[in-house]
This record gives sequence, structure tokens and C-alpha cells, in this order.
Amino acid sequence: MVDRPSPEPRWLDDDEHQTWMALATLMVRLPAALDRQLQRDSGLTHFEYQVMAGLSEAPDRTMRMSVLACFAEGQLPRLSQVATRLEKRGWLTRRPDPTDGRYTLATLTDEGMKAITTIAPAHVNTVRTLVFDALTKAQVRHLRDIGHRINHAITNTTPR
Amino acid sequence: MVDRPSPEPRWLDDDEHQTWMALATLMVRLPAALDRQLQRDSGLTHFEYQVMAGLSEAPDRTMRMSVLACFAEGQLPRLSQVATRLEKRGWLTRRPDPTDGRYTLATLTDEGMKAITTIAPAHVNTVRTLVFDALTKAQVRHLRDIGHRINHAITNTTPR
DNA sequence: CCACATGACTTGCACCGTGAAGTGAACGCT
DNA sequence: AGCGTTCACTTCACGGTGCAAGTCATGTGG
Repeated sequence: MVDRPSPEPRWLDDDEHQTWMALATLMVRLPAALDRQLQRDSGLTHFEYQVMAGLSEAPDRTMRMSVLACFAEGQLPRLSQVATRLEKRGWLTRRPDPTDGRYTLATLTDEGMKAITTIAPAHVNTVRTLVFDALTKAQVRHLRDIGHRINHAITNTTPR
Repeated sequence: MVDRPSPEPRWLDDDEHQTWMALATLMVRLPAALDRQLQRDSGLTHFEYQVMAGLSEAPDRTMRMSVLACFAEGQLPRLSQVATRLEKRGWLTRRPDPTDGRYTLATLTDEGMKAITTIAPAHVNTVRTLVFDALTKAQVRHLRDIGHRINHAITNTTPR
């Protein structure tokens, strides 16, 4: 709109176009399918699940909010609201870090641990059904390498 | 919570776990990166872009709302609101189908066509940078097959 | 010792997406 | 013809997300 946005009209060839269509569809439908399953079985968002899963594997089931936000690929304001929701359910508690009052420590309660233990198998099962049962062993390894490469490109290219 | 949610404790092996982590990260960060670019350069959502791109390639730049919603992997209420927004910008018009008044035809205006033509190169360039420049030719073909298999599993497994 | 800068987190506001109810048009049955 | 059903679409209310501003605690220079 302002100036020429891109000097290069390098369009996608046929292989790339087909791949892009498949990937775009996947990025819309796979998260949607996983969210539906989690929502139906536990009333949890995928982000909330990721937060609880992360805490459940941390030492003392405790993490600093900022570290947890980075782990769950989210920003701090978002995590803060999610923590409020989980706190109301009694699945999470927050307290200031004794060694540095600027930090806040989030810990998963016993009920939270019990909940995630109940929820996880069905979720893992869904992931297995939708992803791994559909792929060969070789494709699983290929997908890992492909994912790593794209993620690497995003971190290197994207500002911030 | 109610009964045993899953009878099978088939956990992910090491390869699968690494792949799942990479894929989960990708599903969060790639759409976010693409949305940021579109938002910055044109104030458009990825869904809005998909709608306009779909219309731009349709005959007479016209599609029925329901077909367009299906094409863009979205539900009808969502498309309805998006169409309202695009209509306010003068990029889209709606009118009832002359042959069946229950349908609504959405058409891309000349300004809309001009806009998508201006926007598309930068978006394609971002896709190329983040995805295809990071992959080998073989990986592109692998990713296409993997995407097709997972999408197929979703359509077959997911209810509705 | 006090003012200021920095860093971590929370709150408020506006936007977007989802699900349920409402409208209006076309078909089928009597 | 007339009524009811089905279908496509819109509108509304609610919850989640992202961004800018505000709060609190900790270091640092005068």
C-alpha cells in the first residue's frame, strides 16, 4: 500500500503449493481437533493443559511465571489470566519468590496433579490417533527434522 | 473424572515425544508469525486473507457463503462477521443468489482484487522464508505426504 | 538516604472466535 | 393452497487473546 512490499515475485512451484495447502489445513484443523477433545473431556484449553503439564514435570511442581510463560510459548499477561482461572479451580497456587520478591512462583496443587494425571492419557491417546498412528516410523523422524528446521527459521527471521 | 477416560496407557516413545514437541511448537509459532506479518503489512487476519484469496481465484470472483466458509476451514457465523468487516472496507459485496434466495453470493470488488494483489507477494515471501527456504526438496514432498495423512486421520476420526 | 531506572507481574480495554437463538426463503406433504 | 420442516445465513451474548498502561519490588547513582 505504501511502497512495493516485495521486490520478488518468487511464486511457489507445484510441489510447494500442494505442501503449503496441506500444511495450512493442518495448522487449522489439528489444534482445533485437540482443543475440542480437551474441552469436551476436561473443560481445559490447550494452553491451560500445557501450563499444567509443564508444572507437573518441574521440580516441586513449581516454576517462575516468566519461565512458565516462555515454556508454554505464551506471553505473560495471558499466563497471568490463565493462572487466575486455574487458581479458582484450586489446581494452582501463587506466592512471591522468597529470594526475590519480583518473581512469582506458581505451583501445581495436589488436586491439580490429580487432575492432570486423569486428563493426560486421553489427550495422549488423541495425539497418537491423529498423528502417530497415521505415520510411518520414518515419517515421524522426518517430521521432527522438518519441525526443527521451520522453528529455527522462525526464531531467526522473526523480529523480537 | 467420570470413568476411566482411556484404557490404554500407550505413551509416546522418545522419537515420538521429540516429534510431538516440535510439532506443538510449530503449530503455535508458525500461525502467529504469519498473522503478525499480515497484520503489520495489511491489517488483515489470516482467515480474512484466505477468504479474499479464495474469492480472487473463483470464477467471477464470486462464491456462495457456505462454500466459501468450507473452503476457508471456518464456520458460517465466523465468515458472516468477516464478510461484514470486508464489506465495510469496500473489498466485498453480498447479494442473494438469483436462482435460490436462500444462498448468498459474495464477490470480491475491484478494490478488493487490487488489495489482495498488493498484499499477496509479501505474504508468499514470508511463507517461503519461514518454510520452504528452510527445507530440502525431499523434505517438502515428505511434509506434503505427512500433512495429507494427518488431515485424513482428522477427517476420519473426528466426529462431525 | 533518596530519587530514579529496571524488571516482573497484573489489570483494563478492545478485538476476535464460538455456540445458541432468530430470520427468511424454499421444498414436501395433505 | 396451506402448513410445517429444512436450510442458509445473521445476530447476540460469552469467553479467550493481545496490547498498553499501571503496580510493586529490587538495584543504582547522587
